[in-house]
Amino acid sequence: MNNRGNYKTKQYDELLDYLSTIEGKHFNVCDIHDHFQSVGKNIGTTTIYRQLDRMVDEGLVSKYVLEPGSPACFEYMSPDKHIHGGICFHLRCEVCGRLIHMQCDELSSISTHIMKEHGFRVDPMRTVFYGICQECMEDDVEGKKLCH
Amino acid sequence: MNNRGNYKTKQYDELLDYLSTIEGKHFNVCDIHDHFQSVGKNIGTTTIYRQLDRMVDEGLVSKYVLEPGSPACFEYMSPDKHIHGGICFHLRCEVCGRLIHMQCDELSSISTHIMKEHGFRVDPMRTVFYGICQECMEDDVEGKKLCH
DNA sequence: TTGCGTGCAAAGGTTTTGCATGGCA
DNA sequence: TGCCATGCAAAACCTTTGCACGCAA
Repeated sequence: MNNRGNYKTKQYDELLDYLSTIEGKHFNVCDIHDHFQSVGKNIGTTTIYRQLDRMVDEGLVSKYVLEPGSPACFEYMSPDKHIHGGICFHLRCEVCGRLIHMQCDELSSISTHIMKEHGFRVDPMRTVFYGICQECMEDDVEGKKLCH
Repeated sequence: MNNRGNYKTKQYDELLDYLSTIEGKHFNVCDIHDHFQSVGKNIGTTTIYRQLDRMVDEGLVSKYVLEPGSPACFEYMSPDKHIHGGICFHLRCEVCGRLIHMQCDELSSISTHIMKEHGFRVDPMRTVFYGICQECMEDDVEGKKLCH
């Protein structure tokens, strides 16, 4: 890797500045574009796609593809938290569509188990558990979709 | 649910017949379409999309969205295995792109933990762990992408 | 006969690519 | 100056929708 020609452009700086203000929140390309429009700045969506891809490579940003046709979901995490923070997975509720953080030490044992027993190195930043959240389970009165 | 007007059509039967011959394997809509073309039968892709959606609802088929722009990945599992088989998650190698089965009793404790501690009911049929498989780790000599 | 399923064509939406221009080093 | 980044327009791609026709019940 080692900086294979990554210029430090105005757009990169402004994007990173903004992302640091919404750390841990979920967003898509359109959200970013709208934000800069609303403050009178324009950054082309192509550039946003390319810069986010670059940040995904650098490990600053996580990218989640939740369903076909809908835009990819991103999340920024600062380098500090990377080192000090514990493992964080995500939960995606298939009923209400929310993407939920799940930070839990016990879950690091999952990664360890899968590494030792299945020879696979899990990347928690990209992994999403699909299912149904508590509120949607409680809302559900007819039992539809919950037990198949 | 309960059969909300689901006719038993020729296309449905032929699709299910074929799926039972590739149980446990991964495929996309294009694969199915190509298969029927190659045996002289035509099933419109629209129909394949709709029938697969139906089977996902019925729990016969799992659907995985692996990355934006690329087609969704499906897998058929017969109803018998559903009942007797243990929990099966999937691993997706981000280097070689393979989708790997991971059947393991210990993993059911993951679901239990997330249910009890996080109030979230995980659906293993839709959940994919992203990471790097053993072969790709061994192939990797430069260390790129493996430790960020 | 009623109503759903089918399949073609077209639309919808996200993401990628081509290319001329502009900015960083 | 050289090379990469930018951003507009257009393409590429998967998936969904509209609609007339056909088939299952």
